[in-house]
Amino acid sequence: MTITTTAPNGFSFPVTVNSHGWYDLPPFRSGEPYGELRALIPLTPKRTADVLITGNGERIRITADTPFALNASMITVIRSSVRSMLRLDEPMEEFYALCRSEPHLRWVPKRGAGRILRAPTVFEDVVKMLFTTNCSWALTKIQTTHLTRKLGTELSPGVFTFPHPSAIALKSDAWLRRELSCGYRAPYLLKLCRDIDSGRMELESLRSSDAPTDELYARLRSIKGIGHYAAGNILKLLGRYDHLGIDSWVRTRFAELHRNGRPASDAAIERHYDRYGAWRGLVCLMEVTADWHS
DNA sequence: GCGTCCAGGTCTACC
DNA sequence: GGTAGACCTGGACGC
Repeated sequence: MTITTTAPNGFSFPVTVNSHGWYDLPPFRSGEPYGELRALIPLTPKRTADVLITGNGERIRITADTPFALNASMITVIRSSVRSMLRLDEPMEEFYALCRSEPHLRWVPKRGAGRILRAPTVFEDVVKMLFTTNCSWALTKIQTTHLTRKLGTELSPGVFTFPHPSAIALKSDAWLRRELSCGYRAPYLLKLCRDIDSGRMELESLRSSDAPTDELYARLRSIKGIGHYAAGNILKLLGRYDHLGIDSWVRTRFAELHRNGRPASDAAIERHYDRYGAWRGLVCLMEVTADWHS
């Protein structure tokens, strides 16, 4: 079945897919030139849609491949999930106006950048962000791949769903450590999943929360294993851009772009972006990833 | 092939 | 409040 939806004026599908590394982590599947994105969208606790998303200007096409008939509510879920993942309903005009006032950021609205790909659920985003901490991208991919292959459901050969927290909560610390290669992150993942499974923790409402960013930041920091970097970047996936989420990549690129290669302290990096106010995290991300889209 | 070193964030204990 | 050290893995490097 094919479902269509419209994107805002100037939207770029490839730039959004390549906004950061998420497209490269399962269940997402994509790659250069980022003209299509495959994703799995949970419809009900037992049913998932495998979708192929393509974008041509302001027209987004979703081809759903399911062994069951899609009813109207499932189609609504698929459409709204794709809109959420591609950030199609986020107001960008204020940010684009800021970019137009800065010569080095004028490329952002011209290329339709600034929308950051996110997973269908906050839980998936948080777990993946935990898997990016203190390790190489190769290890992030290994951990995510093992998690989906060993605890997800196989929809078709080689295509596994992202597991539900309850499936992870049943496992032991030692099992996760051994089978996922996630090392000391295992107890953090286990606690998160058990807290969600028992109802002590709830993440999905964060995307629609009206709470101040500092409150959301504090909630994210209360999750063991989610520190300053991870919380700052999860906030970006929630549509809040006033934290930078500084990591080694940002430090390296900032030094190259603004210090002629000399390292700068995190405090100096923070001060540099202060003038961009609530958009500082997105400005920082645009600067350090600009060459991905050139 | 094996051993060693290093990079990558977060937590905790300690000052 | 700031800091040192531990945590764990994959990859690079030297032998």
